[in-house]
Amino acid sequence: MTTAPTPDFPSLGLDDGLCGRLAKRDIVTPTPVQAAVIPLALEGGDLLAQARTGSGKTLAFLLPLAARIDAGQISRAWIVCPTRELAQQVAREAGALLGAGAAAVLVGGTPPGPQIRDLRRGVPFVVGTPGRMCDLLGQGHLQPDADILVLDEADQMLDLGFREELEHLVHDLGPEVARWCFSATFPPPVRTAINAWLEQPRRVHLDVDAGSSHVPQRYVVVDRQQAHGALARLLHLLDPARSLVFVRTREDVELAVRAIAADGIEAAGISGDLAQEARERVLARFRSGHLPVLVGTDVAARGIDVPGITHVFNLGLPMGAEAYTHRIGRTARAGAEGEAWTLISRGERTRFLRMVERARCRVDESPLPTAAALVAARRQRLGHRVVESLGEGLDLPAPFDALCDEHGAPAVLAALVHRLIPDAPPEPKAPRKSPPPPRAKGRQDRGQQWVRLRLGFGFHDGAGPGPIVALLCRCSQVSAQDIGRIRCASRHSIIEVSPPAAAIIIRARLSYRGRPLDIRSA
DNA sequence: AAAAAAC
Repeated sequence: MTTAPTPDFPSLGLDDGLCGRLAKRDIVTPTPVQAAVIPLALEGGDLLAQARTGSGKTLAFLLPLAARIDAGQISRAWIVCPTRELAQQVAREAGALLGAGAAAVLVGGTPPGPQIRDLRRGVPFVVGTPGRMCDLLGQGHLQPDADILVLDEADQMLDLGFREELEHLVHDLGPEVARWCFSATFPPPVRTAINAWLEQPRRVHLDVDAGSSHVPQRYVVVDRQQAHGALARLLHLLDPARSLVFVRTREDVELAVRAIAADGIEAAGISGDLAQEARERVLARFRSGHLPVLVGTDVAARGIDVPGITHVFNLGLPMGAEAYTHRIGRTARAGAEGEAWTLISRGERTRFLRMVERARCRVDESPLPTAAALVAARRQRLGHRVVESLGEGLDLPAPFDALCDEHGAPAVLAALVHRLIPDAPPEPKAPRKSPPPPRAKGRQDRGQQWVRLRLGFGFHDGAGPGPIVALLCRCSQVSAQDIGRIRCASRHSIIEVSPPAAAIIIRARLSYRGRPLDIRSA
């Protein structure tokens, strides 16, 4: 068996200028799909490429396009994507290769004026979603003059929901336009359509048999009513740096965000329900690392590249094997570490296992971690944090300094951590058969007497109640059940808590970063 | 049956 030498970009046929710009961004070694696609793409003709999620497909088509535009072989390429955010991401990448103004982004949800101006200026890359592209094409603002049409996530673009608009674009471009199809998945029915749609395409198939098995995958069988609680427990236990939670419907996004936030974890949602501006803001917050948990529909399932996602969760069964593959492919990208967890009910188990098999993946069943395991993990983490923040001096304030002299600092710290994170309540038995338990959404306010507390501080930027709940849970023996409605404002917030919790919170004299927090009854 | 995608 011979091993081919590891290629570099110049040896694939890319010009020096382009390779230099790549090297400046520390991109020097092509990924396997780039090494396979680039030489074929430089020759011309139709192209069909299938490779794993996170394996570098975007650059595999952008680089040869950029090279051929640089060389004057072609003047324009269109790239069509299934979501607006993906189109924007691809356009950013194109801009990084050919300069900031190289791409016009034609997507809905935003005024068309600037997009039309970009087109008048004349851009080598037109990146967009089908609706707005057809719109501008019909109005005469977009000229059907592309030499190459790229379908990113091609199996979805050629599926029912997009097919019609796509055919419209292709019709106007004419039969001579080259067609390039890229995706990690090509399910059999779509494959037939694509074979008919492409003319003697050059084909690249990589790692197809391995599916997305490079992502460690587990699933947990949990009662439907307890799914939100189970997810929150996993989030607390696994303590992900950044995680992406997938749900089926737009409505589920809101429910899951509220349930997670009520458990003291900051989370926000993204779905087609949001205004485009809000969608982009949430995604930007997630990208920048300011938002630890993003909950989304399948709008976030394909193509989105956010480095540093350590965990993907599926809350309930995904729509199909392709959805599963693309969702879990948001983690463990470009050689990074990451794992996927799927929470399903007992009745969904068989369908899930069939789906995973169709996706050519391997999953292991995992029991739901016990509350005791969760408490142990949190105590350990808090212990580390306390030791870290106190440093070598262990400069504890009174009365702990005296206690340390008497018992030793480690014992005092252990006792403190133990007090801050109380023992877990006993595990609830199997759910009652009748009457049916109330739906696990939000809190039950009925019959509960709340005390209103005025907090002399607030959280803005749409962060929601998560940080406040987290702060209270962390700093006192108050659980999420003790906390009712929370109204956040940038200057001060009002929270409702149970009477015993109110007493604890006021007595605790909480502080944040060394500054006492102003908390009084309202 | 859901989500995405144009006003």
